[in-house]
Amino acid sequence: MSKDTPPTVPTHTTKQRRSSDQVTLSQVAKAAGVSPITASRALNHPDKVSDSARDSVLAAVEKLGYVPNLLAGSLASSRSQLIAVIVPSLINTVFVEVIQGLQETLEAEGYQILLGNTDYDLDREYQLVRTFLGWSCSALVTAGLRHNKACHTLLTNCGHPIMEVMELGEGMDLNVGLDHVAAGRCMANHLIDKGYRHIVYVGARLSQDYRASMRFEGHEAVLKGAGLDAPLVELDTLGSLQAGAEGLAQVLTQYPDTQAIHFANDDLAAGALLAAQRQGLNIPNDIAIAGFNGLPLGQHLTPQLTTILSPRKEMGRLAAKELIRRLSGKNVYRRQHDVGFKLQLGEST
Amino acid sequence: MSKDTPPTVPTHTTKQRRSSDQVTLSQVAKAAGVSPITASRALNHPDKVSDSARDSVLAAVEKLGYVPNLLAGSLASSRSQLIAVIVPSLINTVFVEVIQGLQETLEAEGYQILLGNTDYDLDREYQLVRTFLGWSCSALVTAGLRHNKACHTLLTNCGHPIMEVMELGEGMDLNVGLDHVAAGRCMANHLIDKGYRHIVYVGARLSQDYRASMRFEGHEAVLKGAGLDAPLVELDTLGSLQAGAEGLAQVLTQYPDTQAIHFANDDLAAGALLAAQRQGLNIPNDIAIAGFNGLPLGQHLTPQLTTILSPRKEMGRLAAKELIRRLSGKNVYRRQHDVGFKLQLGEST
DNA sequence: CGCTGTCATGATAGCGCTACCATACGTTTT
DNA sequence: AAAACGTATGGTAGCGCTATCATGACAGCG
Repeated sequence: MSKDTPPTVPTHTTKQRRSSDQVTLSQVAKAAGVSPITASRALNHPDKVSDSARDSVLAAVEKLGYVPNLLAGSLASSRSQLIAVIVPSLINTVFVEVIQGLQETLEAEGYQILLGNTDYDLDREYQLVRTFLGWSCSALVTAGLRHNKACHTLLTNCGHPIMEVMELGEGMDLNVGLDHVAAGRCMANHLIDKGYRHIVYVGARLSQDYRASMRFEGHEAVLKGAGLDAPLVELDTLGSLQAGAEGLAQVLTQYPDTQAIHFANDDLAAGALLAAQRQGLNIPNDIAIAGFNGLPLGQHLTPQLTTILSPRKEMGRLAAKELIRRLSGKNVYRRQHDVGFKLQLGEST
Repeated sequence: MSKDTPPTVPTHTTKQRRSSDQVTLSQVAKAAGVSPITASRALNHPDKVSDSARDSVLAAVEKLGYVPNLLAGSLASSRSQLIAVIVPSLINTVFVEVIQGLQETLEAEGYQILLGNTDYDLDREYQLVRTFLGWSCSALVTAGLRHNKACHTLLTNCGHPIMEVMELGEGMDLNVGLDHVAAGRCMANHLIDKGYRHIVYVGARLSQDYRASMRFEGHEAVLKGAGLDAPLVELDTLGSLQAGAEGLAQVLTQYPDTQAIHFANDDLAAGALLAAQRQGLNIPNDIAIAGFNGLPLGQHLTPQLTTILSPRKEMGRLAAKELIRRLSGKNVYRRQHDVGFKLQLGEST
């Protein structure tokens, strides 16, 4: 069926489309008496147009209340000012603080954060990554070094900078974090130094919070090295004050001669500390308690909580800076950044 | 300058553009043996194509590893699956919990959250709104009913659903929140019922956290109504445990005969409670302490903190549901939703 | 058997912006 | 003086997708 007769009238009644009343750059350009492309340059590369052109464009923008369509701009230039941030949870303050650090630094550079929450589900992470790549994010930040196969492939091939935060290690691209195994060792050493011999590690959902289990690895290695047992109590509820109280109860039942408990984080530790006090136990004489993270709460308890301070906000800031550096084309010498940690001695051990 | 000579050779060497190796829908369509538009329909309106077409498109998507370009799709359809969420702070857990509620509901419906943080700066809010509108967000969620003039104008005219959360009142469009004045009254009544007569309200940065000052209004009205003074202590640091401790100290100095302190939130209250205990004060006998929010921490302290429980996550969920309902074209009967609050009696009053 | 009404599919024309080239003009170099 | 360069500006053609309209096929109806 060869069509030899062209459509008599090409329907050139301008196939009208939804007329999104939005003010466009062309309208601004017309009002300013320049071409659209000059208007575009006046806004995005101000140094590439004459002062007079720039001024009249800016005046027109103001007058018409022009709001740039970022969608169109990003599509045309195939780069967006979006940066995806994927975290496993928002309940855990730790991630929120990292996000804060990222946000304050990125927003100052004109980037927007696209936030995703995996709920500790790696398949969900993969889905989020797909979606975010669909938004042509300039970069992706994700918590942790563990991903599922598909996600890993997608990320390594997407061509955008990838920043893996929280834990130190060989990542796909950029990495900012701390050594959790070392942190576990550090606290275990401290407890042994203090003379404790019966030490239990308490964590919650370690398969999900695998960084906590890395800390346990370090802890275990030190204890074993000192010829001690390294019992582990794993709770099924997520880290919280409540879970900490339960952890304490479980330890007291299962290991009655425990002298010290090394909790996977400060929430658990604080919950246990408060519960212990409610029960009339003396800390650290009856039982010593240690945490991880260095949340402010620990410093306001009596006794103050012994913990390990992790520079969370700083981690976010540093990650953001490194990303910005990479995105602005500069070479990034160090792909891996150790933000370190610090033993914070309290009275609870 | 009439151009009568067309460009000799129209440079039709296909003005090649950056060839973003990305797999496009056209490629998928070709692989599936259908037209691009059918491929588009197969993905976005699966019920509008035949089963066979749909299957071959999906197979091609899988085979080529196609990731839809959401930018292009949104531009073409002038609607995005983005929803902007603007909060004044992430340090305050309260907002994070609202975000959680929003996120779990919105993500389930395929929406993405674009997060903005104003740092309690209304001009910053305006900037964020501008940016977000540039992304063609389908809707905007913002914390609070107070905005600056420009922001208000922009929001009311943007044509997208606006959801104002946290506080109840006459908003621009949709509203989910609670009555903070009533909450302040509620706690004040409780304290009076308990027999306290010298009651101080302690808040932090009330000009920023104006919801706390609304609670003070309610508090003050009740106290004045009972013929009592309603002194206010305002701290300059943001709400935190540390600030709470300082608030306590300030109250003890300025109003030595204070019997009860009504704190603007649980962080302050908990900080004060812990500090008081450290100083050997008995709560509530020496001094009673009340908070607001119903954070878990309060329930784990001894004595348990008397507070007002605000349904934060629920607020986020409800806001999300209402938005989705509106976005799916359904009529929204109630533009205003009161999520209420609940006096949570502890042992601290 | 024509008429109308679905249904599946496709051709076309944008969405609003910017990359890419081309042009015009003034300034410097040889 | 001619050539080479730099700067400000504009025309054109897309970025990848979808709204709109048009088409052809087939069913139901009098």
